Amino acid sequence: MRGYGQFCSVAQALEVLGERWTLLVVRELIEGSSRFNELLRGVPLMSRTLLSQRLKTLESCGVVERRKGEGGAPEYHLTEAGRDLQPIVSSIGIWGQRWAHRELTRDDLDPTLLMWDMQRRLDVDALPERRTVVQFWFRDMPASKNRFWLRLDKPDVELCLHNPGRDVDLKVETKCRTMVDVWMGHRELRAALRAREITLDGPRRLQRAFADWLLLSYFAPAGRAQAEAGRLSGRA
Amino acid sequence: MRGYGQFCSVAQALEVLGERWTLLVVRELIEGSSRFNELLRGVPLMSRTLLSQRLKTLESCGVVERRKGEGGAPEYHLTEAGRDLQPIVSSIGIWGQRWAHRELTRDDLDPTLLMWDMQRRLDVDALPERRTVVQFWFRDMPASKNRFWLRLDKPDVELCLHNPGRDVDLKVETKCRTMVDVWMGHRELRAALRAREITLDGPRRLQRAFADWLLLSYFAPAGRAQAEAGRLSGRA
DNA sequence: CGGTATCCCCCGCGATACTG
DNA sequence: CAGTATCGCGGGGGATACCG
Repeated sequence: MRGYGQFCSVAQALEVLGERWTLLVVRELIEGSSRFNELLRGVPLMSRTLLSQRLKTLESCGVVERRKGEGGAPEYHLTEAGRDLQPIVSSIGIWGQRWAHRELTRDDLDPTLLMWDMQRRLDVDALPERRTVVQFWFRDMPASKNRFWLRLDKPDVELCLHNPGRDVDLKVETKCRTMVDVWMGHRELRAALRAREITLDGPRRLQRAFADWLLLSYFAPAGRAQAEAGRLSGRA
Repeated sequence: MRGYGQFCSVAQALEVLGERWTLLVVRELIEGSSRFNELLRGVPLMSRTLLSQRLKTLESCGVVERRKGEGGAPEYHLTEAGRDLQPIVSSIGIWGQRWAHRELTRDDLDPTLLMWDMQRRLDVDALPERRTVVQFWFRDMPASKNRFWLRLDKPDVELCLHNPGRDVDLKVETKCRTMVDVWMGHRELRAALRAREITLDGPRRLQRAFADWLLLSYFAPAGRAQAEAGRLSGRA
């Protein structure tokens, strides 16, 4: 992008970070994605061409390092400069929780993205000991993308878009909107379970464990604080 | 701008803040500008049309409030949501000091912008008691924009682009690049004075006071820390 | 899988002129 | 001073095909 023609360090930083998508790519890297297609799944509306460009720019700016991983597959990792962006991305997210929380439209409620996010935020230690398949069913989504499966095989987690062909151990049924609200910390998971807006079907043991291994978004604590403040001030 | 199609609060926030120029306008508001033309002076490469658009967007997002000031002149002020952006802008600037400090090109060294920034970061209490005119002369700039005058009339400060027609009390001669380095905290003001890369001409009293009332950029402390670290690690 | 190359369209933005 | 209206362009980025 053409720069800002300013010596101010905010402007200098924004010449690197300010372009469309860039900070979301950084967010994905912070969250632990490192392969090209992994990154792409985290920003599904971004074209591969554009992701490629942005990664190149970030590399030349010293924010990202491209290196060969195991098997020679390319991987992208944050440099020290990139890791230093973590508090910035984090505070932007917290600000967004508080002030940019517009009503989510249908377009924002992408269940695939939600599942992708969830899949990498599981408490592996709290997972069931045995191989387990959990099915999610989002009633408010078109049939083409309303069913997902998590194959939990400690410590591995795999997200499947089609039935993995094993018996399902636990079924989770809810609306995508509800699950997103919970994920973002705007609703309590246990409250939604009690209200039966999220229903579980399977052995009691797996039902009870569910709320333990399903971690929420990094921003859920801020969302909860926000919801709480709203309730106290009567805006809830 | 078209959004990101994500429920993530970072994406939501960036839909509001992520467009080109937006955070620089917020920076100007944080620094205390409130009139349309004041804001424009802080982002000289932005067109009035675009500034107008951005202000409207920020207003509709609840970051900026437009109201009538004294005399009915419109003023723009940050709302609480806008003020909450201060730590974000600040940490972006500090990151930029550390990691995005590319070599400044001629285009980045706008002396008018530098003077505009300086003029609103003076320690009014430390100013001389009497009305004083300080002239700046940047040897490395074309004649059309290498002289500026500050009219200091406690507690008022006025930046003049043409000789205000009073005798000059103190003359400051240097290069714009040097002054920017000092302003950003990459060089010590007193060191630059000692090295006679900034020279003063005028009464001893005014010369001595100069370094007291000339505050530096908010990011100068971070710049100094950075320069110090570089020196210690031998990269100075 | 992990990208590049190419074409093409659209809209973000600057320039200019005008208004209250 | 504080903007709005209008027009026209350039390049950012999407779509598609291709490659190692």
